[in-house]
Amino acid sequence: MTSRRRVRPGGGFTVDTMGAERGDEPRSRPTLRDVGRLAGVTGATASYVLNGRADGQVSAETSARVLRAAAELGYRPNSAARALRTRRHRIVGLVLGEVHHNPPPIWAMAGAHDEARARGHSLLVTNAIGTRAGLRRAFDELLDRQVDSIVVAVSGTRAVPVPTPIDGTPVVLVNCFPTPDGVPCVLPEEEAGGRAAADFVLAQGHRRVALLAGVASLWATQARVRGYRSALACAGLPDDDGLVRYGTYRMASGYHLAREVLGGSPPPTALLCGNDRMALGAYVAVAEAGLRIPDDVSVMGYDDEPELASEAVPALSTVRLPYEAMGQWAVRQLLSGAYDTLPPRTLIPCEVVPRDSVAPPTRVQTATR
Amino acid sequence: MTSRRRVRPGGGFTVDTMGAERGDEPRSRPTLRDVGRLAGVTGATASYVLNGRADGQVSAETSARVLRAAAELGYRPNSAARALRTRRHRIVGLVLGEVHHNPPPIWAMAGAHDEARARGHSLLVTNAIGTRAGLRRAFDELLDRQVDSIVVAVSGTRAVPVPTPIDGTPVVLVNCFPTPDGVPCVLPEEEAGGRAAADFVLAQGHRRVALLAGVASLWATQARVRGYRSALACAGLPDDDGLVRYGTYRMASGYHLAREVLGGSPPPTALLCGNDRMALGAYVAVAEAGLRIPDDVSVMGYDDEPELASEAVPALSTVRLPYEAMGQWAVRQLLSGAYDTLPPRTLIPCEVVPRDSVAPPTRVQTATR
DNA sequence: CTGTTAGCGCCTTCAG
DNA sequence: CTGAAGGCGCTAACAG
Repeated sequence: MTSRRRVRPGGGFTVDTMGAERGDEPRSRPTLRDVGRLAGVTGATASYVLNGRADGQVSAETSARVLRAAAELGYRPNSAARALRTRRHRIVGLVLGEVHHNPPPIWAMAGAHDEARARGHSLLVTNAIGTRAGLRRAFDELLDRQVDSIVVAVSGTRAVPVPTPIDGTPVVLVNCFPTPDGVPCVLPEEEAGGRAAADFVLAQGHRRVALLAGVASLWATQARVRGYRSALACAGLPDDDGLVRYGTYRMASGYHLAREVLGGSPPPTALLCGNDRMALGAYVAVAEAGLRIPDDVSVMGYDDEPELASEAVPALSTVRLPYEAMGQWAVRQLLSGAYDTLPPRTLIPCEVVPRDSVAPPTRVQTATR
Repeated sequence: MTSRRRVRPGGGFTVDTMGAERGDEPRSRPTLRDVGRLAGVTGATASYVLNGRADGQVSAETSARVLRAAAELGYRPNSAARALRTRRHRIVGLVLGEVHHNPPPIWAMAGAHDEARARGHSLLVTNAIGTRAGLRRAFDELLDRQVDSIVVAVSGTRAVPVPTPIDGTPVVLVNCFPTPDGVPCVLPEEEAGGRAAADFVLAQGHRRVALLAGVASLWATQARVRGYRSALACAGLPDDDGLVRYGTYRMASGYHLAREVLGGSPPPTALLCGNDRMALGAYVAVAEAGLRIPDDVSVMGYDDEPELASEAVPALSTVRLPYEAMGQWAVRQLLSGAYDTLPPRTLIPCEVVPRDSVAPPTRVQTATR
């Protein structure tokens, strides 16, 4: 076996068949070489054809033969070999915040998935517990797999400590921003969203509208509250602090806050909730108070959770958080080569989704407890 | 080395450039050879050490040097090269039912992810629209990537047409069963679950318990109803058809069914709902009827949706569907080598999660509408 | 227009 | 105990 001195100068031509022939393995997948053999050409030629790089290189009938052979054999390119050779794995890595509890990142995943697939990439998903170490682990897993790019999606808009180093792998953050700065992110235009919610209700004629906000310390919460206040101000309404309450973004919180606020006098005629779940809590409180939605009180949600807002009774008017769009956007930037020119922050608008829970105030409404 | 055309004969070391360089490649990753070089050994030796196969093969200090070198360089094995060589990609593919609308598969994903990671595998996720062609596409994507195994998770327990061929890749179905038979699946023990829910309420002393079931045609629905009926029968209660209603598994359905049933006379003292969302709908109907939970009516959910059941007001007693456990189980079977001996169907129990929405009936309850 | 060849980075006998 | 060598399946440069 001395032959394998690569090429002996002077050229002996010892095809070193061995490898391929001694096969007898159960039945390994057909390789490019197998396709070529069946079509009477080399593996290389088969590669050209199968990769569409055959224009004017390979004759039409040869191409056809190759294609037929590939189909017959059920040929599937070996992704590892291809990745090894091209240095592109065609995989985008997705880091999710705690999956079990938070639906939002899932919608971002849906968007990211569709965009990735459309561009011939696959999605490698990993779950990260909210700690810095958890994130590091998630990134390491992805980096070990040599994903070409990384998307991070969490639910509550917040600062995320992006691990370094990341081996030059491009990263985009969805619904969160990096600390320290350095990687681009997409965020919902929360302030405009809060403002849109308030405007929507104001436009129906409401004048006493309460804001049952979420967790006070969060960036998103504050932005929405700013939007709300600016809408009130523009409408020439007083800034009544009694009408703004902070909660936890959970159903129970919506329930309790709604009770409180409905007990005031005069009670508000519209409730703007921090998210859809709080709105659902408010639904129960309103019903318990003997009031009807939207006849006696209008209720507005936030998020537009699929299968939740649209199916409440009455269907919940809300503001759609563009998670899916953000996920899609992130992957598109990553794969389109636009990455290097991305601004530090990109804002995506939130649209009001009008449904049945908001209507004009009918008369002077009184809370009959 | 005279061969390589691009290498100038006699020449020193003109790295081949083109392919690699044109990528402007700033700094390619360190390879096993680099690690070896830095440690003063060959790549092969470094491989031994780094893969723990160095026992008695490589001296302790050599090992230490290698380890140090690897750390210093931030060495990460190239997964493609490894996969190519070992023919194991260490990836499990996950096919999800429509992600946007259905939370359940997500919990299965969480379980699958954790188990996979614990075994050094990664999760490649793909979304499949519910059609046969959609499934085929999803499988093809996974097969193209040469995942080592596949898990399919959908939300409504139903028959799934598993695409063939699958190149010998092992497949496990979560929360659904295959048509035609042939691949193993895991299902929740729905009948026992339905029975447990009824028993739980019966044990509190309820005698008129209504079942607000989901979609009548579904396997899971029917199994749960069977469980319910058997519980009633065992308790010596009549099988009153007026107390079983079918709906859609949506909130609105729970709301309307609850209204109907609450208007009957005498009204039931307990409501068993097809899922948590229907229970939430029932919450509103109950409140509107001027009744309180659990004082006047007990309500029981099904699923134990994270962040939903536990946060309702009052917290919803329910039956936990073991999605996460099923996802985990599936991956474990796939990766533990037990696959070949799996029975066609495996059932995982559903546990009652007692919370605050169920209590003993207090007195003769009257529905005051 | 088609075939040959040399690796991508890794693992694994096989020699020394 | 260590090093050399070959090849996994594919692509890209080149030769005929």
